Amino acid sequence: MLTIGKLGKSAHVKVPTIRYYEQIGLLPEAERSSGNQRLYGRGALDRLSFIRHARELGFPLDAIRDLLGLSDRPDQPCDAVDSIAKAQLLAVEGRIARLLMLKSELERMVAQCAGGRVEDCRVIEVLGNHAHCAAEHGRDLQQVSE
Amino acid sequence: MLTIGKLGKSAHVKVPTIRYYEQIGLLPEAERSSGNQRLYGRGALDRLSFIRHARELGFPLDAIRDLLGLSDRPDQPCDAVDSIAKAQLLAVEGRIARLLMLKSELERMVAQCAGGRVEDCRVIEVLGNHAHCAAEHGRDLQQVSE
DNA sequence: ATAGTGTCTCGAGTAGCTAGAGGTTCAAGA
DNA sequence: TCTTGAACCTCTAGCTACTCGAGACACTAT
Repeated sequence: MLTIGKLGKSAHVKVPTIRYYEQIGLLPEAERSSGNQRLYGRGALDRLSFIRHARELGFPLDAIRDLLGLSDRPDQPCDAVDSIAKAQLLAVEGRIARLLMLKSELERMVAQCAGGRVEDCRVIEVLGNHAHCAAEHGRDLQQVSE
Repeated sequence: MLTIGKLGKSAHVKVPTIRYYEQIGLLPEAERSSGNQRLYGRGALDRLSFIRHARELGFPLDAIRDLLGLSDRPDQPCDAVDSIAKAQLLAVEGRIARLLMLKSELERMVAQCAGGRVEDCRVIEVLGNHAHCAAEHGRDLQQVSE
């Protein structure tokens, strides 16, 4: 049996994060030692590693919750799993597309800066006036997290 | 003078967001009408449009606060402005690089799914075992928000 | 025995808003 | 003039996915 610290080290997840996952029901409540400390078995390590890996790939916790639920029913068809992964792929592609636009706009902006005074600064100028932009880099301020 | 609603429409910013910006000191406290409603002049519209545009380009509010402070001192050298913009460009490039890795990993994952049962699902398998991955798609779970 | 590290719970803080409750003000139509 | 409905006000809480701190208890090594 592992303590929470060892489990964290094994799965490369910080201790408070593990407690957080338990709190929101992503991990089941852990067994406790006589001194009330959490104890974990092999299953918990697998599950936590799964979560960690999915997080690395940018899956939101809700999607991970669904994936975990599905992986607990091995005899079901895997369409649902597939569509979650595809949705994540689409989301990632969308973010990339948007960031590429931002990148080129920022490059243009930075390249135009001649290094003079703020008064003549192209960066400030461009930020103040959308009309300077090459493209419509997003009318929407979407919340795009990693 | 504009009411908060008209200001919001003009700058494409939602009303609660404007109040939020005032609350965190990004916008100065607005004048009030006799009935205690906020009133804005031309300057406020410029400033809010600046903020909105910078947000579209992914600048965090703290950076925008700095940019606004700098744009209020037109006779200073614009090095600081330039370095904020360059930092933002670097951040965007970093996010793109990371997302491209995620994308290829997700594509591999999705492509391998044969559409059978969860038991044989490559998606679940790959998520459960990092060793299946082509690349190290990030040991770190950075908070990358756009 | 004691020092030092690990663990416990609980609450608050992060970014950047967004939504809701419950109340006031304003502009336009009857 | 009255009334309706939209827009406005303040305040609080919620969202994601954690992260940190306080103050107290547990465990390990010397």
